[in-house]
Amino acid sequence: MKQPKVTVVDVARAAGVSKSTVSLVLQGSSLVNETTRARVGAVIRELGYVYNRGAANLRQSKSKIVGIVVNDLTNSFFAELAVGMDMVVQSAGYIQFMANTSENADRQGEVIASMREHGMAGLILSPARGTTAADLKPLVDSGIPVVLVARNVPGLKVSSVVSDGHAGAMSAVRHLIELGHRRIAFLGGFNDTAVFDERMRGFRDALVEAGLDASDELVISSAPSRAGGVAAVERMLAMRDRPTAALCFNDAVAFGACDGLRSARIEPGVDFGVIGFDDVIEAKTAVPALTTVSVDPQGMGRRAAQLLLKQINAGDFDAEAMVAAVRLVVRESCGAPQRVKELTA
Amino acid sequence: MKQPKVTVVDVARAAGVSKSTVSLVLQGSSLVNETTRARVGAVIRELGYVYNRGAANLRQSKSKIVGIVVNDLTNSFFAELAVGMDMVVQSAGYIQFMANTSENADRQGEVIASMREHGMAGLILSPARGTTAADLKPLVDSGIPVVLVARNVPGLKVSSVVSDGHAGAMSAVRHLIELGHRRIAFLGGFNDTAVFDERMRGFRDALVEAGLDASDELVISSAPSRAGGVAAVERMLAMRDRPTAALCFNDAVAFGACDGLRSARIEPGVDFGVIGFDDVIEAKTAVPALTTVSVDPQGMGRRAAQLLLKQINAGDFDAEAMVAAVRLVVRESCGAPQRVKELTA
DNA sequence: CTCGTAATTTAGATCGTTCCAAATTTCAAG
DNA sequence: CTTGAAATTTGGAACGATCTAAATTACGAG
Repeated sequence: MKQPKVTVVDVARAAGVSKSTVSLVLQGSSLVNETTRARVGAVIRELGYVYNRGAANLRQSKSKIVGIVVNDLTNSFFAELAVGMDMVVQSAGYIQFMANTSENADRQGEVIASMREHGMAGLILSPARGTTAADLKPLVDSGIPVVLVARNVPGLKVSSVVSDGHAGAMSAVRHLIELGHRRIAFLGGFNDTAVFDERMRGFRDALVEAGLDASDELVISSAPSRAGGVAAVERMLAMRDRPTAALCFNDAVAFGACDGLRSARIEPGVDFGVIGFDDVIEAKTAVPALTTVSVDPQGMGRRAAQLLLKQINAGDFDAEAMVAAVRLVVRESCGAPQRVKELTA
Repeated sequence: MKQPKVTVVDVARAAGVSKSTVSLVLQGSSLVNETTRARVGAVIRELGYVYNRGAANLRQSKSKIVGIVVNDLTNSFFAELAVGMDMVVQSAGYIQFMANTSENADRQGEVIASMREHGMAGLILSPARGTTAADLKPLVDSGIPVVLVARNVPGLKVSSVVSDGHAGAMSAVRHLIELGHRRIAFLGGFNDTAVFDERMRGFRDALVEAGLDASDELVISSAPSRAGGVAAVERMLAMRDRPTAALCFNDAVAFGACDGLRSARIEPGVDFGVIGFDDVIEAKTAVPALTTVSVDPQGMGRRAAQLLLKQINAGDFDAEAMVAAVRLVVRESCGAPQRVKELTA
């Protein structure tokens, strides 16, 4: 039941005007007479005309399409990020190519190439693990605005929106120290990523600041997932001098850590302090509710999208690095104040 | 640093051939001589030529773009669904417009219209609540393949991939009956949705089959969320003749139900049987681990995408309704077998 | 009426590709 | 050498919009 598609020419013929006039009506130009506009409008509706944006883009050589490439949509942090971008992109009248890379840099390269062929106006990328500056260089050099989000790629002159991992980690560790903890671990995350490095340095700096042990053995890296959290906690429990609390690389790791603690009959939030990072949706409703460093992923997504749109509209732009503020949200997983008293007593 | 873009004509000139030949090379035609192909290929790489798929689409009036519209990406069920679709769409060399509607039917209408203008070849839609057949009628009539996923829209002749809510609910209820429960409730979900209706009928049919009470008061609808679960369980506990177990509309409701039971000092999985629906990631690790009807969202997404691609490739197609099999995953929230003995003793 | 200016409308080129039909080259057989 | 079929290559017209510059129409003033 394929309808023969109707074009501006068909509309023009039916309305008794030229295609130029129809085009003018389409873009809401004030040059066209009110009665003509009405007539053309009526014909458009009657014929069920569908605007062919591709043809328009070809002529104008610009599009209202942005690319959004995310490394892991099943992780609710990145899903939230995507939703935030989606909001502002849609509201600005743009539409997005969105793709998930599953942390696969090759696949990432393919989808970015494809998006380029389709004429995207700009790209927001949460880079897959292992993305190099060289991977992105050609795209960036072509003059298409690119905004990196959540993760950075060292050695690339490009805009980015990331959270302040260092400050977040410091405030989390300071909180644990105030609660009386003296031996604190850092759990999870791949140690070859910039994000890991930043959070881990925040962790270290806070320990050093308080004159506490900050030796390497306290940093236990693993996959940044729930399973990785379980694994990391197991290794931690095997230590001679066991920590009494831990800062986790992200919330997923923190949940995994809680699972791991429970199966060792250690109750998180009571016998052991756990702090996460990201503040995903589930953090609030988990049991125990997770104390975590909130980075407002949706807000970051919005920020990134706004930055990208700004750069698209400004013909000319400079790379701009935004660091999103974070704040510690204290819930129950690191011990309530009254319990702390017992702990320190 | 905007590069002047190179086109087939530029490549042709540089390689000393005609643009037709370049085009042939681009589409890997066997008509072109091997040495010419190599020369053109070299020039393409050297000049950094980027294929303009928009122009090609215009000429051929077909595209390799599909639309994916999801009602709530922050819900991990739908995120998994999206990832499943993404996989097969990408592998087939297609690229996707993806948009989130946040259950807003108006926004959904806008993005679908926009995707249409951009010339998508087909659409996979997980419709927002309140989507009517009339909303989708024009699109479907235009001959563009549409596949509905996860939710159906009554009165629309269009393909769909949904889970077998009826069978899933029946098997869940049968399981509860085997465990010795004789009075079972159905909790949560909006009673004006097709999904609710289907699951609820499965619930009823299983009760009737066993000769048990299936009266209306046992069906307590509410928002399909954690909060809705709490509310529903409260209403249930106020009944004269209290049920001893419940099938919940989805896992979120089930988690809420557990919360509600606990605050009434009833331990889910011990004093009361709870079964969920969907098998979201958290179901496995919750305490108690949730017995639930697993629907493999990622698999459903893949299935839907395959169906869509099939319809795109077949010029002509019929609406096809797929029902994804489900299976009951028994964990701990409905009482382990040994506990059942005590219960029935 | 005629003119000039403002208000509308329009023809035709153009964007970067594909496709058709025709032109050109290649080459083995006669 | 021809010659004809096979192998390659190519010019020019699409595709459906926009844009420029020019044509046409409208209309109040002289």
